[in-house]
Amino acid sequence: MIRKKEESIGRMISIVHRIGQSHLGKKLEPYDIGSGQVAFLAELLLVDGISQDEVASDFRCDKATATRAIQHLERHGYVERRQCVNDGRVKEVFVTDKAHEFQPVLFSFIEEWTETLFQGFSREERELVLRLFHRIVKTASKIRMAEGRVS
Amino acid sequence: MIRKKEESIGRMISIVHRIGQSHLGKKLEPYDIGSGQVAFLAELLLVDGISQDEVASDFRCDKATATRAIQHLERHGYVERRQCVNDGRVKEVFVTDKAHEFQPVLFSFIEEWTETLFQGFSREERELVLRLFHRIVKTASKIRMAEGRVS
DNA sequence: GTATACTGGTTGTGTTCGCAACTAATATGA
DNA sequence: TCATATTAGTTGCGAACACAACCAGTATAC
Repeated sequence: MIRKKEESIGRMISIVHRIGQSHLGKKLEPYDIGSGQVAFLAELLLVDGISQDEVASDFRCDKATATRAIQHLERHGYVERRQCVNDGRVKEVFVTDKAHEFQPVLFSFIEEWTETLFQGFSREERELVLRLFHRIVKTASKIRMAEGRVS
Repeated sequence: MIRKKEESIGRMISIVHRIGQSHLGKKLEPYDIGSGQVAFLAELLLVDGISQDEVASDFRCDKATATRAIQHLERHGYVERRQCVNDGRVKEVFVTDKAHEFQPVLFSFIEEWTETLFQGFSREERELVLRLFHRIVKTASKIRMAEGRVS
């Protein structure tokens, strides 16, 4: 039975998510990158040349969201899209030189935020949280697959 | 240095947040409650009669967000607002009978989602995550206070 | 007491996001 | 082979959210 609001993990996740979005959004505003595009650019810098659908499924978001985030990144010169030669439906997304130059800055912001959140954590606590949270992500992803019309 | 995307706690938080919002949103649709109002109604059921500003600061959201969420809940008969007699600026929010009747349903959905996320966790792991995450929430809240124009 | 600052709440605006409906391309299967 | 299903991507739409500007009360400071 719920008695105190702090007991709800979902509530805490919401709070940290919103604060993080706002924080990163402000940091990245000068670079024409909104909070909604951070994860996409970070992903693409790590795995270059994948399709939009792969991006969407990696980030567990709607393909429409992926389309728009990548369009935004393209408009601002961080990525370019090329039609896949083997499959006319697929667009492969490649990062540009501008994105590569920006990579250290982007990742430093992400890491700085990570460090902030883990402030006061021991190595073990930190790794434990990451490991346990990874399991939560996997479970949530399964639910998403089960109830959404997801490829 | 970031090498694998799973290393970012922020990314995982985003994913679980979005999946949870979508899941709860679907569950609560028949009751005229959107994913954006769940946390507010749950809060108000636990602490009745507080001001909107207190709600916003408890949930670490913008007061505009609180205003609109509570307006929605009022329009659908879950809460009512009364002018505070001691302070003409303040509106105190009270839950209605309809909300009280709905409470078991709402909390069962929240608990069911919590159980899902903690699927396969031992008691200790579960409590550890909650405790550690509570610290993360506190740290994030401090950042929010520091960089936002927050009361 | 009156001007000024602060506080609680509302509204306008822009961004992020999911869902649904659509198009075009490819896969399947009779 | 040709109709049907599936898949990748786009667009329309509405909900959730933060920020800023604003208004009306309340404190404060002189």
